[in-house]
Amino acid sequence: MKSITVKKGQILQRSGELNTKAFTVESGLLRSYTIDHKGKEHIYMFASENWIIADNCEVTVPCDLFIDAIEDSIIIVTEKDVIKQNSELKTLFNRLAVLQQRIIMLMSYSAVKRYEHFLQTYPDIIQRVPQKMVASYLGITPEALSRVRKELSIRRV
Amino acid sequence: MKSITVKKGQILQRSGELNTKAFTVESGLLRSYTIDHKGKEHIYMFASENWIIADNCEVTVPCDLFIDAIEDSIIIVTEKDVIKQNSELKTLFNRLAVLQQRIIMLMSYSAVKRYEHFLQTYPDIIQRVPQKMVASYLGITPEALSRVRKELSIRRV
DNA sequence: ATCATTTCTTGACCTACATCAATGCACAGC
DNA sequence: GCTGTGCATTGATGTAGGTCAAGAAATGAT
Repeated sequence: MKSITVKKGQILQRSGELNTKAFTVESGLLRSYTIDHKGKEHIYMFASENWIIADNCEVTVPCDLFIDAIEDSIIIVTEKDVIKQNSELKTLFNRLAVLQQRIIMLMSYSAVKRYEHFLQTYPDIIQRVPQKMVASYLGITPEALSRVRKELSIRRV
Repeated sequence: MKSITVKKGQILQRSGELNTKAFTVESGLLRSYTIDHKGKEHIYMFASENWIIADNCEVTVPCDLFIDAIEDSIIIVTEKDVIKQNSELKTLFNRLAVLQQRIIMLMSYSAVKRYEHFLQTYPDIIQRVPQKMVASYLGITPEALSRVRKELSIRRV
């Protein structure tokens, strides 16, 4: 059980790195966040005493989140691969990864980008549900989605 | 292993009900969604073949989500309380519940309501982080949060 | 095939929040 | 005690996406 102390402002994990750690806060306060294409930060999560904070991404894939200390903190570092052993845990972890993606998108992507991402991620679902439900999933109105699609089809010509 | 068939449009679970079931899609397509104060639907999740869909709320608490069938479907119904036995699973489930809440809020609440919810849910965090980080968590700008707070303080007089 | 219902599109207009810029404020470092 | 640097506030203006309404197109029921 390895515990480390970190100073306010210290970065524990960077977006784009491969990462296999999870951080449990013993004292202090951490945050995880993304930085969008304009350089703006979007906080995904705060973690104070007894919270676990980690990027829910696949261990083999560069992660999306930065994690840093908002206060001087004492942190227990563990390996995320404990999860791998249990298939139920694994399923839940995948689900967390999906939700994480979704939250980041709702906070930082435009309607157009959210739709493009949906197209790529769920090409099958698109065929099977009315457009207004896709809109509802993306957090926009059917009218707005109609205009997004129009714009994309024009761009593509 | 109980499996049921449902017709397109059939509702499996209603918001406000106590609920202890999870639904695994054998064939067909389900969705979960909320209905906001204006009567507008916000889809939280689609579930096609082999996906599990459920409200991630506490078993003892009325759930937030409706679940219904978008296509005629065959569904395996299981009890959610399998989870209770394993404390790791339980932790993850709580986390899912938090993320679910967050997604619903980002899709359907105004900045004011999101802030009020944050105040209630994380009163301690508010004391410990600069306002601009709260804004970043809520998905709005620091300027917007400043105005939200101003409005609320005026209302309160 | 016909009619009813739901969905999609389009236009005109509106609003919540973003952006930009200026000013005031607080506290950390010297 | 100053002074710099980051944070909060406020005002002016911009804009993505919402709302409302009307018509077109698709889908379903008989």
